[in-house]
Order: sequence, then structure tokens, then C-alpha cells
Amino acid sequence: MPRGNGLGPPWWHGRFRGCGYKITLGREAILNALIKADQHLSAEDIYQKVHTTYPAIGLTTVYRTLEILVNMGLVFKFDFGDGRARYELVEGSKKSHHHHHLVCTNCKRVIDYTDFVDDEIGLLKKTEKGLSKKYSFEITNHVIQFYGLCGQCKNTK
Amino acid sequence: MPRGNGLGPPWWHGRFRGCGYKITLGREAILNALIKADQHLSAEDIYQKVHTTYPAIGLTTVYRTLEILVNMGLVFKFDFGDGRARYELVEGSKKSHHHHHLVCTNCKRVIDYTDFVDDEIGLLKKTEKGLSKKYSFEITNHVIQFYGLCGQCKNTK
DNA sequence: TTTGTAAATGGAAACCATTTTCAATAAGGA
DNA sequence: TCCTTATTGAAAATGGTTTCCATTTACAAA
Repeated sequence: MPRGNGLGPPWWHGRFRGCGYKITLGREAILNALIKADQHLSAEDIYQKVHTTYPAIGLTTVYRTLEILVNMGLVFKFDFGDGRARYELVEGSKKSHHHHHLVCTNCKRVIDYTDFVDDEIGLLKKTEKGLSKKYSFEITNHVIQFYGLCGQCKNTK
Repeated sequence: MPRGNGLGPPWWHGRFRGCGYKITLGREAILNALIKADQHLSAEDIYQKVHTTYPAIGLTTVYRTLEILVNMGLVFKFDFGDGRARYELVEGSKKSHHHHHLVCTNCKRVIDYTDFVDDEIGLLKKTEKGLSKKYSFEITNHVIQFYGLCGQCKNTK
């Protein structure tokens, strides 16, 4: 769990150092943007947010940092089918529990839902265990997404 | 269920006509490629396959046809994180049952698994019903994917 | 069978998110 | 403070996918 208090270095500095990465203003700003947003953002979204407080940032750095964060397991990368990836903290700072996504294939709206997630997680855990053994896979992550038409798009058709 | 026998028009002609689409050699060839392959293919894969028997085909047509097929619900479109989409028939012609995917984040290998899928489907059905009501979504499709390291990549690291 | 017309097509060009290149800069241990 | 190496931003390259547009085709109507 993130400790956003002002005392001591942010919770993730240790993990960063441990992996041999340096702490830089850019990385700090990108992570903060993700923590504050606490929901899925595109690379461009993050670039825009960070750019207001740290104009020197480059889009390239955003992509590079996100790749690191994904590889470290701090950030999830999602594809909702609109041609750009979305990123979100694995553990949101405040409200966010683990959640899954409901994607409208028409307007691309995405709803985070936490309902039923406990049941889903339970089943996934069991499935993961079985799959790991059978296929000797080391599973680190999963995605569940439902696709369909949201209330608005249903009526407009 | 597809009826691949030589008698009468292929099973999907009716659905095509019903949607106001014309039957063309290109579309026929693309659908046949998907039926024969019975596993996920990229647009380029399909283009290559079709090109051998029908050299006039254009990559553009492959993309256009795939989009139609996805919208009609005959074909699934997947993203495995390697920058190109994969397509597969919703109902494979022979062996294929409904399956989910196990994706190696290192070498991008994809394993189709059918184990546990019955349990998964059961839960998903229930979840779908609940979500549809709560968010007034009309759910048409779902994706479950596990990510991790395959046996080979685990050892190489 | 012929004809009319909108749908479908292929090739080239455009698009655009992401990646790579490279020279300049900065982090952090010595 | 200095040195080494990772990091950076800008610009260019990449590559899957989409758009444009002139030509061709499917197929319903005559």
C-alpha cells in the first residue's frame, strides 16, 4: 500500500533503487500522475498532466518510464481496442480495489466494476494454479474484460 | 455450427446477405482461411494464406473483411501485446471448443487452454447477467487472458 | 441475358501510437 | 567535486492499420 505522507521518501523509491534504476524528476512526476489519477490513463494523458507542472518532460520519457513500471509490476497496461494503450497503478492510492473492465465497443467508454470481482478472483486463483502446473507457466497477471454496448449506444442504434 | 460440406452454399452466406453484404471471392477466401486455420491469425497471416490461392487479394480487403466479421460476431479480435491484432472464428469448424489464452510476456507465445473453461464460463454468465442489469450494458463478448512467463522463458532468465 | 448502380476492391498514400537514434544532461557513488 | 553510466528530449523511423480514389464487381431489376 502506498504511503503518500510527506515523511521520508515515497514508497516506491526502494523498489526503484533495488532494480538499479535512478530516481529522476520525470519518473517521480509520472508516478505521481498515476497515483493522483487512480484510473486508466493513456501515455498522452500522462504526458499532458505531467507537462503542466514539469514542462521539460518528453513523451518519449513517458513511454520509457511506463515500460519500466509495467515490467516492475507496479502498473498494468490495458488495451481497450481503440488503438492506444492505457495504464493504471496496480494498487491505487485510495479508493480503488482490484477491478475489471466493461468496454463499450461503440463509443469506447470504459466502466470499472468491482462487483463480483471477489468471486472472479477466487476462481482465477484456482485456475491460475491449475494452469501454472499444467503448462509450467509462471503467471503474473490476468485480464478480464467484457465487451458490449453501453446504455446510451444501445438506445441510439 | 459450420457445415463445410459441398452441398448448398456455405453456412455463412445467409448471415452475410441478411446484413446486406455481398458475397465475393475475397470474402469467401478470407473466411475459408479462418475456418481452415481454426486458430488465431494476424491480418498479415491471412493475407499470405489467401494470396497463394487468390493472388489478386489486397491487404486492405483483408482488414475490411475482418472488421465486418468482427462486427457481425463471427470472428473474435484479440490483442496479445505484440502490436498486431489476431483474429479467430467464434466457432471453430472442428476441434475447437471455447477457449481462453495464456500469453508469455517475454516471447509472446500464446497457449490456448480449454481446461477450467467450463467453470469460468459458468461464473462469467452469472457476472454478465449482474453487470448487464446494474450498468444496463448489453454484453456480447468477453476476454480472459493470463500473462506470465512460459516454461522456456522462465528458465532462460 | 443485359443493364444500372451501389458496394467492393487494390494500391498508394496517409495516419498515428510507439520505438529508435543520438548527442547532451544529470544521478549518485567514489 | 569528479566520473561513469543511466537518462533524457527532439527528431526521425517504424509498422500495423486506415483512408482515398479511380476501377471493378455483385446482383437485382428490366
